Amino acid sequence: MLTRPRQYQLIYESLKTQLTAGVYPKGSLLPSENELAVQFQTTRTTVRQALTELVRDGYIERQHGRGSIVRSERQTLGLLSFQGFSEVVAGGHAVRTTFLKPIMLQDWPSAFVFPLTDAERAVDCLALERIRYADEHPVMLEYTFVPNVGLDDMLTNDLLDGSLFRTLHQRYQLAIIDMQQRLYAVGATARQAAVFGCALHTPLLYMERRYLTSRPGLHVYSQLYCHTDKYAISNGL
Amino acid sequence: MLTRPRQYQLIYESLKTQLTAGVYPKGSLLPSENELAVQFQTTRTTVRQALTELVRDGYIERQHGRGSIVRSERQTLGLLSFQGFSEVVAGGHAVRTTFLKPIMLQDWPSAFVFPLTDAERAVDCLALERIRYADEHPVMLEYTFVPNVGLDDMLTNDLLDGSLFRTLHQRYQLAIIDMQQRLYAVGATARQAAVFGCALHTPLLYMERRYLTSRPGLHVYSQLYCHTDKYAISNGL
DNA sequence: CAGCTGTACTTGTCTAGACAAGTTGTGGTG
DNA sequence: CACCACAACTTGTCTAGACAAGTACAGCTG
Repeated sequence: MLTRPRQYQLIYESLKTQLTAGVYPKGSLLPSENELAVQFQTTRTTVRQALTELVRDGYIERQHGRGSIVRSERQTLGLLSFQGFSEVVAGGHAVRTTFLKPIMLQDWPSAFVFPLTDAERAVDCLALERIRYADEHPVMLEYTFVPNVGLDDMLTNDLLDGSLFRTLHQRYQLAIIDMQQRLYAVGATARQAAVFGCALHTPLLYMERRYLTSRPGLHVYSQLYCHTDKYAISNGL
Repeated sequence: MLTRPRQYQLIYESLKTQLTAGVYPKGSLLPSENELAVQFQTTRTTVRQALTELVRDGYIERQHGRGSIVRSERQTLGLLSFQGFSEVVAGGHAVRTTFLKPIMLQDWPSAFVFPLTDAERAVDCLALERIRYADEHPVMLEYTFVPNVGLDDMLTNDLLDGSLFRTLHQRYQLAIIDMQQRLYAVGATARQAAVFGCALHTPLLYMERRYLTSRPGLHVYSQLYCHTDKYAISNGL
């Protein structure tokens, strides 16, 4: 199953590493395709294949006649770019998370907003209630549910770097591979108004999310409320 | 400005036409790359470039050692999948769009919410104000701004299938390749309340979007308000 | 100085091959 | 019949070039 990495993948990884390390400043030009071909001892075609993937993943843009332009120095693109809290809040803010309650083992909520698979219904679930802060302002109230497939020791161990996804990936080999969501605008309830320190009925962004994991039929579920008065929810803007 | 279509684009269009016309049943195999190369009097490399675009746009899948598999007969896959109104509203609803005003040529709004590139500031813009309906309920109010790079005849011609993106792509070779957005929850103004037939201050989802096009430095901009009481905004859920 | 022109760069498109690696069916072997 | 090996396909990766087309800049021209 282990295939040896292709040449264009090596070039892709090499450039990606340099890009995420900030070797090339945002807006600057990468070495030209011919230079890269010499540098990696290959042909322009192969270099172009690597560059095309970097474009697809949002690391660079290309401009005919000019060169390949570095799009951003962001550290954590890729898989988590569709979620990671620190990514979602427009960049450069001090980010913090607190737990409203400790992680708990419980039954799935009755009338859960998502349909569960048989494998999920068969086990109980871990419930997380977290508040996310940006620059010490509460901006997100998040309820997360994870099917308890041998995750009992998450009750006692802290999350790796405070990140649920990183913990699931590194300690339990459960990678998040895709996300689906529904978006709504709702008015703040008394509880949410208290959390965010805003008036009752203040418009909030409400999201229902289902994360697909590397284990088929296994999902992570989230319901989140966002107070967007000070901070927008953005992707790459 | 009109560039003659490239060979791989001709192949792409030819195959796409056949695919949307249902020449190849869903799940069947396309002719092999070698066969297509002979058929189009070109090399495998060029055929592969066309096929790669068809994969990107969701028309086909490829399987190593087997062939190129037809994914579906649907008319509007791919490019529009990250936005296309009919895609965004959870499936199976009758969708309709009306114009609040005819398409107009105007100056960019002063204090535009997006920073413009020099190329964009140099031209005026096409402004669209549209209401989107699902099952005859108004669910979206959309303001769209397109830099007028030789698009004057859009003022007199109708949109292809009512789709702005398809029109830009097919008539002006301006493909949408990526989208960035900011999300907010806001309270309805009097105007929005009138459009949606809801109470003042009803929570609405507000999005600011920038679409990257195949022409560098050229974007399409949208501001949209969504009434989410009856219909959520979703992706693949 | 403003504007144009040519040149040296860049990426985009394309040719004509080669070999690697995955899939499928045929035919032989136990 | 079940199983395996092999041949004939497929797509994936890669080489080594060519020319087209867009960009940037130096230097000339009015």
